[in-house]
Amino acid sequence: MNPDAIKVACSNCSLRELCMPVGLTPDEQDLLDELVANRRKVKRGVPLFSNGDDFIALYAIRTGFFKTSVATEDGRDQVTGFQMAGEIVGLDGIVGNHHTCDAIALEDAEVCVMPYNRIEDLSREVSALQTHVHKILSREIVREHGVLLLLGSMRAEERLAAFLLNLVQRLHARGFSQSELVLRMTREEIGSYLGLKLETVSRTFSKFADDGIVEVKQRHVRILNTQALRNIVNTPACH
Amino acid sequence: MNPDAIKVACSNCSLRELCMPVGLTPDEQDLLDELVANRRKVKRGVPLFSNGDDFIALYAIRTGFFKTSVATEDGRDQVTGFQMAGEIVGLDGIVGNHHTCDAIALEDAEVCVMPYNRIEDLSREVSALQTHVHKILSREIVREHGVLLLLGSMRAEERLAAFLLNLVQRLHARGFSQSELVLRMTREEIGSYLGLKLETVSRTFSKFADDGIVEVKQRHVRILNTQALRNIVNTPACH
DNA sequence: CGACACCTTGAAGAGGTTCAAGAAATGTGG
DNA sequence: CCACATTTCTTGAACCTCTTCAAGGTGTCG
Repeated sequence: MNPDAIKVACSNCSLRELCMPVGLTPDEQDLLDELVANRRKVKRGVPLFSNGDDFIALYAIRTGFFKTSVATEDGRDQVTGFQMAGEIVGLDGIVGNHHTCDAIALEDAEVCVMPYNRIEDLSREVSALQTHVHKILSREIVREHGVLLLLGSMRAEERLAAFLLNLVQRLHARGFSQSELVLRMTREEIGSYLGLKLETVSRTFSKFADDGIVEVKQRHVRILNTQALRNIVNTPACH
Repeated sequence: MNPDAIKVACSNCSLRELCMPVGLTPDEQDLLDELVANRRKVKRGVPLFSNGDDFIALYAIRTGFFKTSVATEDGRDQVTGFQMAGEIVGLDGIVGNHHTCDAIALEDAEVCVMPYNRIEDLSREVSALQTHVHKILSREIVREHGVLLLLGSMRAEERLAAFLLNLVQRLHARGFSQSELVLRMTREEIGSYLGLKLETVSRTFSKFADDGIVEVKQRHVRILNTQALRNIVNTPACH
């Protein structure tokens, strides 16, 4: 028996409140339990989808950790985000019916496959889902605004501080520590996301460690002084 | 008689194909003619909406030119985009029911006000509108991916070249010249958008002019060699 | 016509990159 | 389970791009 064929129902899922609208009637809940077609496992390093792939579904991350990235013709690429449990990927595919970025698992992962035509059909019946889909799309736009601000106006230390605060805040919302985290991505991937070279990321980590703000041991990071990180983000320049 | 009260109908609007779904039945077209509540004029320098404003509508630009920008607590701000006729602004407001950026007219402008609750209601009836709204949101996400790539991995000359090519391409799609344009924004606003200082923008314009790629006279720009601009964008570094 | 905003250009300086080497962790195959 | 190859990370030193500071020029609007 294929484990992917096991009936999946959002109503029983612990991540429901991250992925799905809340306050549904039982009837609506039954309808939405038809939304997820199946689950799909993605091994570390493997793309969930790639630039150019046909767009057929959005994916809700159940477990694991992804990065999304876009590329130029001449081979440079830019990490556009890191996604964790409860977050939705694939939104880039709606406009042109094919994906325009890569989504790659940074650790073994499992996603819920939500075929886009089901989303459209159910959205017309369940207005809470319609609103929810709009909000997910809008949230991604607002998130990217934040990244633009980071890339356009912050210096290296501010970028890394903002990155750490954002990660730990999202992890905390999922029940993890407020002060300790394990990075699932390399220095190079962090650098790509933050518009820095990997050496700069490494140096900035070392500086934070020297200043007693964090403890860094490879990918294990412990935040010793959250307020100091916040101050770094809110301080335009040193002089 | 208040000119704002004149009945507006998308079916007669020359920008219809930029704002609205195509291939509607006459019945659907009639329904969608109820979408725009009214039009609103916005004087140069005046915000269409501001960070913190209640979100009530999306706006389709009829005439004029806007910038959108986000701000940090400590007063820095970042231009997130420039919008022209046929483009939709206000998408940032959906997720939290209030706007998180400013949209400011860079020249006297007029917009069509599309109350969000009407959009939701009509989207459930007219599936072409539903798809269209999703595509508009997704398009904005993909657009921002491009800006992330620009900010994260390009040098000053590449950024400005990409900016000019993008602007002229969008203007051309609206019937303007492929090679000539009038910038509606200051060097500082361009710089904010591109993650550069205004002096760098000015110097880079001068360099392009020296190289015979463009003619620049204040805000009037004539592109003399489009291919050279394309080559600049696709050349990672000089060595 | 005068005040103000905007743009250009120069020179010095800083932040981040590049290049390079070595150390630490991770994975692989015997 | 260990030896070895590979990837990842750290650190130093020189360099370069962009910024900062400054001054003067140009255009625009009341």
